[in-house]
Amino acid sequence: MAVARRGAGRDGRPTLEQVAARAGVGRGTVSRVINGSPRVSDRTRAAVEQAIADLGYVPHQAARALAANRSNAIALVVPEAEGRLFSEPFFSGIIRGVSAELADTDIQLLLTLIRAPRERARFAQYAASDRVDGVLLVSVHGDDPLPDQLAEMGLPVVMTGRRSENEPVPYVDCDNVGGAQLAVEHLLGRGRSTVATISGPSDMYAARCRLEGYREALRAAGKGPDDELVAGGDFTEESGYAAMRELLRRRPALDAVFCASDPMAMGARRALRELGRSVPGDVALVGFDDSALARHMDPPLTSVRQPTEGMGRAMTRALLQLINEGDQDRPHLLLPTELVRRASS
Amino acid sequence: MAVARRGAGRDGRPTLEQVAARAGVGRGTVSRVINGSPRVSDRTRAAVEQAIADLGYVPHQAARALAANRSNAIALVVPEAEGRLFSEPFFSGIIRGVSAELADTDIQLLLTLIRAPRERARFAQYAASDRVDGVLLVSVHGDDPLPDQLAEMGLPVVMTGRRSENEPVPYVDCDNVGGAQLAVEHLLGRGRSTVATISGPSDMYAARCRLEGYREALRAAGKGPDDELVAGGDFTEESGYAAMRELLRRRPALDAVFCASDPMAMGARRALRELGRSVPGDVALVGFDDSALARHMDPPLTSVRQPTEGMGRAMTRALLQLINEGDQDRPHLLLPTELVRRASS
DNA sequence: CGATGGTATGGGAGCGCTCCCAATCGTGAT
DNA sequence: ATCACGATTGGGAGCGCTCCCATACCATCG
Repeated sequence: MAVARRGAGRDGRPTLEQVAARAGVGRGTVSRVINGSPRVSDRTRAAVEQAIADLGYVPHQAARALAANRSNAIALVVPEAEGRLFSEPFFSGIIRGVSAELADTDIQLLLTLIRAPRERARFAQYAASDRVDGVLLVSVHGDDPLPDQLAEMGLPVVMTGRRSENEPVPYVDCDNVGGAQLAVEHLLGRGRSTVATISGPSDMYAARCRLEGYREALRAAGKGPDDELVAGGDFTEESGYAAMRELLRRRPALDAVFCASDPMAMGARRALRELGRSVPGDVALVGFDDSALARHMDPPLTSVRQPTEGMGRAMTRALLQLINEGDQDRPHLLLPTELVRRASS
Repeated sequence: MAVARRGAGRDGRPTLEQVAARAGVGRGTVSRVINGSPRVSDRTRAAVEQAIADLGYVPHQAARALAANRSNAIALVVPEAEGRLFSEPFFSGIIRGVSAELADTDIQLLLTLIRAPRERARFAQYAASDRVDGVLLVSVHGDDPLPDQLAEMGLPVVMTGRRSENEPVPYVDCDNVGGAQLAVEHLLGRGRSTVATISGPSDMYAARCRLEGYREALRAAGKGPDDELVAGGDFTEESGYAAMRELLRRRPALDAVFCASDPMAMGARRALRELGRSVPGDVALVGFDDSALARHMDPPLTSVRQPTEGMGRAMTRALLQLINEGDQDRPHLLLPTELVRRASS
């Protein structure tokens, strides 16, 4: 190394060594200050901090990562199928939450969209090779093996949502059962007597939970189960439309419908309008997710809101804890949902 | 170093050195193979590739970054104010485009939401300190100094949208002028004679472009400028509502409105309904952005679509080129917009 | 047949940082 | 005054990789 450049970073930025020289201490001491070690005297710490400020020193990430064997980065993995759903407030909220929680750490957020299945394998290998300290998994499907793969590789993982009743992998979920109950109780509270539901695909745990919440609320109100009031959908608008027509065929007198997703509520409304039913006059409607759609429907749709930003924050906190303290206890968090009341009910 | 661990990574993963040993070559040769150098004989290359496959070797990012002085990562920076707009298809598209373009490189995507102004400064310093090879900037405001700061630091930067007519920083934008023209031509083509517009905030370049496109289309159709047909909004629904009322007050006989944003079109439609005008019977409506809103409006809204995914790809390609080839030529790309026809016009 | 010029290849020297051990310096106890 | 011991501190040894120089080899040329 040329003597002239001694201690200077390749692109002119100061290095730890330069800071040490300026503060009149050794490299180790500067490193201790940077990493907040208590084993530094106040005098020395102040001198080092001054030198850091003077030089505008910023630690070199890659060097730290290499030496300390941790990357200071976590990945947020989103299946591409859901990439489109990015437009939903769900992802927006999650990302904001994650980002907020990361804001005063020096941890980076890596965003990874996974498209083809083969990219999953690639990602697993990739993630495990020292590139990230942990992984946040969004909207995992019931049969997705990725969470387990990563967990087996010893990589800390937290997901949003569960794949089933007893999910082994740490997760943060919203209280789908409670949310559905909230919706149905609200409908009953408004004097509706015949509350139907359009449920989501039964291979999705969240959909099953919402249906369970619906049933539970009716049971609590002393109403027996009535399968004629349950129509299955797949969360899409089209399925909501079809389900609504089916429900009206079966029970023309129903006066309220809890839809397990906003798009299905949208479809239901279309069907209701076509069949001459007014909302909320004849039939009250409640959706789930409180998407942009809900706010702009006519009439605006009452909907169950998930605390998406809070979920993002919670996931991140949980992941950081797993990273720092190992997985003695695998967090399973359930965050409360909230009913946003609008004109449709 | 303990002899037993010679050549093995700290967490048991194979290192370049192990691969070299297995393939019976030197470190340099393996490195050359990995980096696609042509200076390797076919025989040797095959042997090395075999060893890599056998061992499941994956290069250690941090080590590469440190040694090669580049991070193999780019940052996508989103001002938090727009964080909420994440829910719009715009970001969704951009992210998908960026991600797609990055898919077969080994470059990471770092997502950074910037909230407070002080975070901007922090990010600038941060970005410049060897952590990212380049920056993608989304929806920059007219007076935002960040792009220039980064550019001055010698960091490759590409943004979406321009801040003004002659933007010095490389950018990818959609053809706002052309999109507006498309919309107005469409309206005229449908036999509308009195086409008004609700424009966006005049301190946003994109808004000015859309207004210019509107004027240009009318001029091309032989219609003189008529300021009474132009009402100002700020892209929000409320402003669209107010502007629509104002327009109807001025020119009760207008039969078409080009709105510079979908939410404004939403507001306009509300005003029209309140005043007893039907859409598209009495007044045809066209929006801009083709958001989820547009698809679900009643009637569904004709809207100008930006090629968001294409913009994401283009930005990424441009940035990678800047990174690899320096900024001899600063790319200024304009991508075409498209009119999505629906029932509102 | 030695000189010349490529082409492949090996491996030393770092990149900037963390870890950790050894050295130094008090300070209170003996 | 001597000794033990904890608190600070300095700096060697790497982390896994890329760069680049030196070496080895081979074919061509005068």
